[in-house]
Amino acid sequence: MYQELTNRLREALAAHVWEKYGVELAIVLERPPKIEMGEAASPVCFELAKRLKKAPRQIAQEIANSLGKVAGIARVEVAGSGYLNAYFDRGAFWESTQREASATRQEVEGGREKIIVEHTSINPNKAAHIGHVRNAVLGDTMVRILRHAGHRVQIQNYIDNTGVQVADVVIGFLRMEQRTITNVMTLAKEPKFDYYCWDLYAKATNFFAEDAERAGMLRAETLKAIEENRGEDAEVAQVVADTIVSCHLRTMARLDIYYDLLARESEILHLKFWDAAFEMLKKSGAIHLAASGKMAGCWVLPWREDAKDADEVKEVKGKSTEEDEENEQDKIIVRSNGTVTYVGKDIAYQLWKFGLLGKDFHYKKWPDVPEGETVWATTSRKGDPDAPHFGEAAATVYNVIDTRQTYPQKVVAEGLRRLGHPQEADNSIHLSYERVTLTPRCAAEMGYELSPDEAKKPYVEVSGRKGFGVKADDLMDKLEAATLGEVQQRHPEMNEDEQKRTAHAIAVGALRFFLLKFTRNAIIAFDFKDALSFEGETGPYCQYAVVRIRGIRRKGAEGTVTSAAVTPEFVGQILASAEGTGLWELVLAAGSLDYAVDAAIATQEPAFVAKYAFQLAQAFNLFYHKHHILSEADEQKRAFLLRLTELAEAQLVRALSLLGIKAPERM
RNA sequence: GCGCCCGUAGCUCAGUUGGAUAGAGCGUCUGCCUUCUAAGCAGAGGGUCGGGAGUUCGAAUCUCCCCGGGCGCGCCA
Repeated sequence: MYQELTNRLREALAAHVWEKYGVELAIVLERPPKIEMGEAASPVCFELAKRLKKAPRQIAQEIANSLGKVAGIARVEVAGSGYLNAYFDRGAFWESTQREASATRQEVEGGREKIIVEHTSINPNKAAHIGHVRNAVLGDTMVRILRHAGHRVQIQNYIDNTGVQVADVVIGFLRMEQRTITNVMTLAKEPKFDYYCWDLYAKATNFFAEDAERAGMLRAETLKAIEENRGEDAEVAQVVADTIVSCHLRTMARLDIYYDLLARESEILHLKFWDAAFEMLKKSGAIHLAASGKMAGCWVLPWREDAKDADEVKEVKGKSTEEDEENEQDKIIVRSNGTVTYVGKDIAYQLWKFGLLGKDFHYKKWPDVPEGETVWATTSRKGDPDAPHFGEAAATVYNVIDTRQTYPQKVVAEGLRRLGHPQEADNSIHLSYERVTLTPRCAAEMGYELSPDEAKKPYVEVSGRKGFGVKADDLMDKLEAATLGEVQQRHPEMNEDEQKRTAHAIAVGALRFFLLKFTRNAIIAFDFKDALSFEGETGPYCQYAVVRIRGIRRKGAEGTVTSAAVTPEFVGQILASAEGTGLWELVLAAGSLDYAVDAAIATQEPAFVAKYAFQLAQAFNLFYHKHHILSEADEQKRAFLLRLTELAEAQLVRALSLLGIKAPERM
């Protein structure tokens, strides 16, 4: 509601300023530092003062006098040296926030356009670790926020089942451990196959380090066999990749993360997606064959870091045709041996997402999924006719990938641009985020020996290759054990199943909130102590506020049900009173969810919603300690306080659900 | 070498497009449970916003220089 109302105010001010002074201005609105100064303020008169050569305070006074009525705004006052402070109509805000909170879903302009969010995309050769979880939680939360805002979103998880990482584990099984296919298949049926591969992958890395030449040959051989889907190597690769994908699905399901489609590299190869993209790139002149220099024989995408406007691009093009001038930044798309690089394949995949490739996958259901879930996967064989139309063009694509891939992601977008799709290039959003590392103490706890250099640094890098990192399932186990102990102690009356479900919800809340409270480009130095903390700015703190509300509601329902009507007049009156300011602050917080959601989408920063949930929980706790609701003597006031807690509950539960966090009944 | 990111309280981090007295959590210290759950609340203490110059009525935020740290720049993915 806050966002809706301030948007209205913004428009009214802009129109008024245009009408009165003939000046077109984007109106800046901010939140005043104190509630006594109103709920929204604009410093626009300072800007106007410059243009009109008048004192800002005088302009502010003129505007305040002549602005007229804006729906939902009680009055506008001049403050300080020329601020315009707007005071909301508190009763009206209460009413409309109530309506908003009970509405199911918003309709939004352009909401029917398809949005793709690709996230998780873990190499299917080992167990998921904490870094992968940050990716998945960010992507999943962005999906929830977009859907809440009325957008149609499809979730894709890219599976590189034919890459070197899988090849390395295949080599581990077949060459190092000398296993047969049957043997690997049996092993794959056992629990924690992903853990087994985690260790094997680390061993393979060491094995390769012993002899670089042997490693190169083995890898090339195995990779080629996998790509061509030929022989034992390919069969084992498929068993490994498929089994581990299912492990990842189970791990992510523990965190309430699900997918619509698993898009697999093998199909991109077998259905010749790259060949189609290659033709388009050649025909359009987006890439060219380098005739000389160290990239001779390669197909190259020319690149200038700052080639943003058309002139510069033209200039680069002109130069490269008259002379095959070499640019260090140019990106090789096809190697001189004719094989395509990862960026090339990614361009093909991105073209498909936007419906620009002229090809589509076939689809089948993924066989091994967590209970109650349906996940589709690409296939090159005959597909299921009931499959959703995944090939439908997306209007916007979010790729959740860590920040180290900023440059290749830019190249992919540039590829689209050069193919004549500037719109799609602009709508290719790299939702980047920084890495999750470990604090040196945490690394030491895990038995990792720190070098003197590492011990001095604030964090230690995790490495899947080395098998060093906190596995997602281990972390969840630890969290659930810690929360279960606490729940058992506090609620011996609960049956075991309920205790477990409660502990699980709190564990998910703790972990997801922990990963979401940081903005995307903050490096998270992970530590069990922080992640296992349930106090302060945490998920459980927010959940606890909901639990308190539910306790009040339970008890309220048992006792004398108040039938007193809460009239708008009464609410307006009490909120306007001196003691009503504290209540008003909770109403305002409850009504500001749309503001947080808008900011999260505009900046692609889910942390805004996490911040919001925490602030609302805080506002409720403050209210909770000031007012004893059920013992309030005035019946109408008691009824109002109850309605207010219900409003806070609805908005907090909704905010938490956007973060993928459920609030338990008791905790 | 070139490019990108970061530097805010003891620690970890917020601080939309430049706006009023720079915020939160943790930690420290002091209080508050026979009341709707203390996974809570109140209070205290804690800052040259890395440094300097500039733009502006106004800078943590924009520009330039410097210092310190990270990442990327591969015919790997």
